[in-house]
Amino acid sequence: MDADDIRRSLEGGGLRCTPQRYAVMAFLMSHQGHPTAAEIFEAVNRADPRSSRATTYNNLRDLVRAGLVREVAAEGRAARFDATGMRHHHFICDRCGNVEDIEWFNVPRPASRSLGKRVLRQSELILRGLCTTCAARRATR
Amino acid sequence: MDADDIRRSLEGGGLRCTPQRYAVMAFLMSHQGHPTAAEIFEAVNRADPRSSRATTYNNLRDLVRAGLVREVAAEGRAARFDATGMRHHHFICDRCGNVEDIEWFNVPRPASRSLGKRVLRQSELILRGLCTTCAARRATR
DNA sequence: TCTTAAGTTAGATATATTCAAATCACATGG
DNA sequence: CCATGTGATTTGAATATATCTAACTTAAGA
Repeated sequence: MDADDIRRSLEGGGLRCTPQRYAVMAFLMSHQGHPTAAEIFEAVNRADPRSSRATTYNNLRDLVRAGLVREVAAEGRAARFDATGMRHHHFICDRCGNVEDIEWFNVPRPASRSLGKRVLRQSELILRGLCTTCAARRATR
Repeated sequence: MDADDIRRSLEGGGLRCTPQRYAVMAFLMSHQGHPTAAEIFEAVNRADPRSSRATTYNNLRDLVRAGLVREVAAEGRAARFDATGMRHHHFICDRCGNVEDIEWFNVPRPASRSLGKRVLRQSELILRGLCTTCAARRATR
């Protein structure tokens, strides 16, 4: 994951390697977790070539379209992104909204009949319910 | 799904049966699809007892917390809700952002070790890739 | 009926995303 | 080499979405 790797991934995805786009990609490749667009914007702009909020959104959209970054599902309100290969599922608490990682296990593919001509790239399980804290609180009332 | 059913579900969830809350619940129980908060607000207010935007949001949050309604994952930007039992998975196109339903099939439960004391209520698979239209467009370029 | 915690409201504010116009990078022809 | 056309990229401003505040109202049990 050095500079040339990033440049090559971008070009492989049909995207120019601009300073703003490079910065977004570099940030995502070097961070665990699921930063929101706002967090990425802020982190990237702590470094030098200041980029606008809109550019950050545009670049995230382009990176997702190119398949270089994945948008992770439904973490509260704001979209969240991830470029590290680390797979996991997500547990979302109905009560407090917190999102927690659940260790990866394989999930079955849908029948190819229901998939049709769609191209499947990723799948992820969203589990919903009560987190440990909220489950405890509920039990004591 | 008559009036008393709705009243009873609300009370079962520890929620008062107010006209505004009843209207939200009734709307969700009688509609397929995944309306956004804004759509629910509008639909409910086409009928009589006009309810404010804030109330709609409050009620949706309370209904989700009570487990009577589920918030479905990552359908574009705005949060979307569903109270009909109809289960399905979701396919989200990385390119155009469209969300499509995939017919339901069972997914495995996570190991109870990784679930810990969390209470699991629902699970849903999020599939990502290219929809039929975008896959075709990509192939011809 | 009375009490009161739960619920509702308009408006203000915060947060998230998109748009139209300006700018820039690159290829091509002079 | 430089001018020019073209499409990609960036940007500030506008829009869309969500939440909060603080005053007010109401459902439901005693």
